[in-house]
Amino acid sequence: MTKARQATLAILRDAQEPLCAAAVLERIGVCCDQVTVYRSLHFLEENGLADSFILHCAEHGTERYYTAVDSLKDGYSGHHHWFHCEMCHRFLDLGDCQLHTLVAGYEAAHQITVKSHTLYFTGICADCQIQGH
Amino acid sequence: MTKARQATLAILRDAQEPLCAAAVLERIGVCCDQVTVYRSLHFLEENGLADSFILHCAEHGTERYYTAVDSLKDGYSGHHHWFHCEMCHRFLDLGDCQLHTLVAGYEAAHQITVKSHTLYFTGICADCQIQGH
DNA sequence: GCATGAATTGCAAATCATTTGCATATTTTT
DNA sequence: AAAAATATGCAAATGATTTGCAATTCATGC
Ligand SMILES: [Mn+2]
Ligand SMILES: [Mn+2]
Ligand SMILES: [Zn+2]
Ligand SMILES: [Zn+2]
Repeated sequence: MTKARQATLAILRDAQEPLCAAAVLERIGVCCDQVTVYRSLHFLEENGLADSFILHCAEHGTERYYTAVDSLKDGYSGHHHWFHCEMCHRFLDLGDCQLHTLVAGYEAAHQITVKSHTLYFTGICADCQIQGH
Repeated sequence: MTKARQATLAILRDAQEPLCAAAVLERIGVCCDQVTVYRSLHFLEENGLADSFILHCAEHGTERYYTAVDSLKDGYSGHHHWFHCEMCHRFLDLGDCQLHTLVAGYEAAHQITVKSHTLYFTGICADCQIQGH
């Protein structure tokens, strides 16, 4: 793990929400170049240290968001799913993946091997609901 | 519904799998311009006639894939989820959305309103599994 | 049918997140 | 330390998608 990769991973771990490359860049300062951040994010994901999903929202366009993968504990997959508020654009952590049974069912029913899945939710968060608008 | 929009919707309905804009263009012929296809796809999605998700695969890069939404029947959400084979790049229809209970749980637990979700799976399909490689 | 304002389309050009080429710098191996 | 392998920085390219704008088509009332 080079300095750039460690710094990138640390930023993902500290963040309370998925970050796009631009957000990582904001936080990484002069440590390294933009391209290195992209390459570090790839590296982290390829090595199982980060997860990503691509989300399109009207305000921010299409961007890939990264999270650090939790260290694996009993019964936990290590990867979370997220809710994105269309109003305040914050992410809410919905906790560890709950799709194990569903995935197993699909694998059995279709004789496929599911290696990964992407799941996220969008809507209105509790705060924005109260504020009405 | 203009001619271009109808043609676009017909193509999505005929397809046995999610199509990216480029795939729709291939099939739509001289009927209309590329930009009109993009705009038609937006229109269809905004009006609840199509669904989309963004998928990144090494071979084809990042693209948005569209499907026609089923007409709603009892107990069916109208939108399906899909499995994408990393090897042959085909999509497999996993059927109607099974996340209702999960979504309701999240809404109750976090006082959020979930308006939509994105879910798809990737891995190796039955055919590619047999062929080994 | 025809006038009129609204919505849609085509074409060219712009956007913008992400990727790539390549020379330099850093790390690892022998 | 030299050689080989890997990572980085910078500039330029990529490519799906979007936008501006003028021309066309559509809708609606007369
Ligand atoms: Mn957003
Ligand atoms: Mn593919
Ligand atoms: Zn919110
Ligand atoms: Zn396959």
